[in-house]
Amino acid sequence: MGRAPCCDKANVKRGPWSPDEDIALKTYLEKHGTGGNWIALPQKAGLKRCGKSCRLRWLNYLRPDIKHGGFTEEEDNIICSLYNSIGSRWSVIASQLPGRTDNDVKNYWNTKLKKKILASLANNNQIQQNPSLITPIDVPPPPALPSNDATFNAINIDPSMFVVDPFQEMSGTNSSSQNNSCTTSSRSNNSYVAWPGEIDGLLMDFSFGSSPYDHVFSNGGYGGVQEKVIVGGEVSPNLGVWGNSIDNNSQGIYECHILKGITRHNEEVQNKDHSSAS
DNA sequence: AACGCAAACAACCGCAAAGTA
DNA sequence: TTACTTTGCGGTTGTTTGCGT
Repeated sequence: MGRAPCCDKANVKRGPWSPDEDIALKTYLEKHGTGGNWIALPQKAGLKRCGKSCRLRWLNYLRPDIKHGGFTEEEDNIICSLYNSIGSRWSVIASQLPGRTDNDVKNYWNTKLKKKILASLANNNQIQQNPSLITPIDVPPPPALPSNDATFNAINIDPSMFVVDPFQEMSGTNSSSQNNSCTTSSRSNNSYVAWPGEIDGLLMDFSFGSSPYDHVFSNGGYGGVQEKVIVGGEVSPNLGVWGNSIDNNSQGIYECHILKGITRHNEEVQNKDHSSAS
C-alpha cells in the first residue's frame, strides 16, 4: 500500500497558475498569513489548489521580496563556489543570494551555469595542452614555492587550526576541511580565512589554475594576488587573507586549497609586509 | 507562415525531517 | 515513545517561449 496523497487530486486544479489565482493567494496571505497550515489554506482562500502548490507558488513567485530577472556575474560566482563546496544544497545556496529561491538557483544551474562551467573547463584543458593560448597578463610570475626557499619554514597544518569567518559582519564564506588541507571560497572583500598567529602565510592551490599561477604564498602579496592582510591585535590574534582573485582581470570567487602554513625566519620581511598590507 | 528543436521557467512528486498530540 | 501531520527540499517533468530553417 502506498503513501496517502497530500490532497484529493481529483478535486484540485493543477498546472500553471492564472492571474486570478495569484491575486487570490496573494491577497489572502497578505491579510491572514499562512496561519501555520498550508494544507488548510487553499480552502480558506477559495482556491482549488493543493496546499503544497500554494506554498510553492508563494515562495517561488509571489513573495514580494523575490528578485526576478537574470543572474549577475557576482551571483554566478557565489553559486559556483558554494556548489563546489557543498554540492546541490540549493536552499543553502539560495540563502546566500537575497531574493533568489532554491528553485530559481537550481533551474539556473541546470540550464545555464553548468554549461558555462563545463565550457570554461574545456577551455582550461585546451590551455593546459597548449600553453601558448594563454594571453600574458601584466603581473610578474610568482616566485618558486616558498617551501623550497631557505627563508621559509613549511609547516603541516591541522585544518582544525584554521578559524574561518569568525566575525559576524563578514559573510559569504564557506569552508570545509579534509585530509591535511583547508578549503575556502574566497571573494574580494567579502570572505577570508584566519589562521593561528604563529603562522605567517599559506601555500594555496587554486583549483582552476594552471601551474605556476595556482600556487601562491598568500601573506605578502606575491604573484599578482589581490589580497588584503589583517595583522593580529586589531581584531584578533590571528592573521587573515581576503580576496584571492588569481588574475587581475577577474574578481570572481575561486576555491583554493590551503596546503601548508608557513613561518618566516626573517623578522624584518615580516614586519615590512604587515605594515604595507594594512 | 509553419514546423521542429532547444532553452528557460514553472510546477509536481516523493522522501525525509520537524512538529505535535 | 509513538503515530500522525505538515513542511521543506531536491530531483524530475511539463509547459511555454524563442529561434532557426
